[in-house]
Amino acid sequence: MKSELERLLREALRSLVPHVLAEPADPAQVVVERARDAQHGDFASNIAMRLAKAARKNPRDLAQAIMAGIPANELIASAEIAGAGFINFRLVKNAWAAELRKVAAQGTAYGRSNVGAARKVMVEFVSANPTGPMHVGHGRQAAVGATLSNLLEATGHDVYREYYINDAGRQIDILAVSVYLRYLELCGETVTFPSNGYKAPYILPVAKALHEKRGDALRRPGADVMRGAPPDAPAGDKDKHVDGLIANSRRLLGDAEFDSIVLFGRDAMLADIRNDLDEFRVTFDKWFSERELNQSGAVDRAIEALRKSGHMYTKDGAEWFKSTDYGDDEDRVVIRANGEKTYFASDIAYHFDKRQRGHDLLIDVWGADHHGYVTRVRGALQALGAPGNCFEVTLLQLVSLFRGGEKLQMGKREGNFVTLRDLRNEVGNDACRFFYLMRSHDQALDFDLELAKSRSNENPVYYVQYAHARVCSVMKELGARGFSYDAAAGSQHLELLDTPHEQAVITALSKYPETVEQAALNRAPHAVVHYLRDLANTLHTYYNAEKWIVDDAALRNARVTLALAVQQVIRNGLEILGVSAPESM
RNA sequence: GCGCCCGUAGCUCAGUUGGAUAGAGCACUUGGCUUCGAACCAAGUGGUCGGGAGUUCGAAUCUCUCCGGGCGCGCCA
Repeated sequence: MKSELERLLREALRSLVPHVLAEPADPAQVVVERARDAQHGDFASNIAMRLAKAARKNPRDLAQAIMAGIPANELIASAEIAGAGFINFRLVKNAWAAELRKVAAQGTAYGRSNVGAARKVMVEFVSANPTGPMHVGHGRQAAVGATLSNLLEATGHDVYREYYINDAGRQIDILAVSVYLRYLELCGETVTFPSNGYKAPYILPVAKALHEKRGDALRRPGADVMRGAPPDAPAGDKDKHVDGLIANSRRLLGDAEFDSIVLFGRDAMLADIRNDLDEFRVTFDKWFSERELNQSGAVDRAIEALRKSGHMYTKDGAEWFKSTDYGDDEDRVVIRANGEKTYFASDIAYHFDKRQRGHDLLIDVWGADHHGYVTRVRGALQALGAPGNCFEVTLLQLVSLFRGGEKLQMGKREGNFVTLRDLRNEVGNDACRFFYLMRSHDQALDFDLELAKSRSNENPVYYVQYAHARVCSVMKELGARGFSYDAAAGSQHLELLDTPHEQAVITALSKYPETVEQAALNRAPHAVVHYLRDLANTLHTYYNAEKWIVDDAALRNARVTLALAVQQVIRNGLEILGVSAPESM
């Protein structure tokens, strides 16, 4: 409806241009917005004020002229000039009845659109290192990434969800060493655990499984090299200590056997992560392995392509990408002086690979602590010939956990952090996803466990679900009283829905499609949460103000049609959020 | 020091591609269940939109500056 009005205004303007404007007006100047309240009609436009200067007329006169130029239209009941020069439109009642029928007719498809024009979008999110369970920060990335994907899908994008597995590099070796040390302990060896190894309890069952699978086969003569810090590691140099242990392990076992432990550990961690995400209703089209990317030669090919682009140079024995050509603060190392490729090298290849797989738009969901990497990744893509705007990152600010007003402190390597699984078990998946999505992505999130857990009016997730359950309950009551709902009759008598409460509900309902569209466009899942809360509010208000089950059949059916439409929209909205819509609570 | 994010009611936050009287939840006060679920509703109290300057017919929104808080700034991943 909004776009229809904008088209009408644009037409009126076009016919007026020769008379009132010195130069053609920019169509973007035509803005139609929801009226702020019922007194201002249904929609308002500020077009006259925007163009007043160019037209050299005062806004109200210009508005008058524009209004006169609007062709007759069955949508508009009235238009009037108000305030400094707003044009306020009131729609015919019929316009809203049509919207209501649309909800009934389209069902789960209501609110979906095609504005994405089937553009191929890859959303990469979570991508938590497979070195341990996911924590509450990953939970936010999971909830936001999943909902963002749903929103893009609902607006007609061709969405591909991917999880990037960081299973190459040092950290995964540290995981393997950690598992191996625990394994050796099970074999009866005495070992020394490096301070930056993974000491948390979740390593133990993995080591145990390895021991069950392989017996003592990985216990090699000379295992005492896993005891004590290597001689070249000064006290306190934990990096050298753990690197020494990795080297010792490789020497003891051979590369192939060590790598088998790497994969064993990785797969165990990944199984846990995957199960966690499944339970959280977060799924992916692909789990993409960095290790496989390396082995395929894609990283070397990407680096070679970068060299050819002329944006690489050698300095201090290392090879650098000239990311300053693309707005970065400094250039970045791609190949270290010791010949090893950096993590950034994999990232370049990975994002290049995404493009080569045919994805036009790459959206990454990252923790805000990675914000410094955006520019260099985009720069590399540009150097490889991609447009800069094909890559965007939704940065999520920190999540802090509170319990009863007290902030919980967490550290990862020690394993005393609250896992996503703990959080879900404590507050439930619905409340969990809802809370994660309530805030704008650039707002730090204070997650209050007590509030999320509380089954009281303080908890906003139940407020929305309750509205849905309430309609279900009324439908049951309808049957209990011997009535049956006649959809056709309801649809025919929608003009009976003329109380202010009913008008408010219908108006709220009709905002759903534009809410979804804007939320997708702005990458703002939280907008859907706020919308649903408002919609639920109008329904609760209506429920308390009027009886729905009345003797008059026409009115009864019309009211139930309205209630069912709200129920449908709540269900559609909650589906996007990944929150259930219970029939009773 | 540099970069990014934030600062709006007592608390937690919407609103930020410039628009009319800045909104909601919680908390607090008062009222509403013999009739479809009170996990609900209604009414009320509560604001120098961090401070200042600028641009504009119009600024919470844009620009500059200052103050306060968070996160980054490795040939780690």
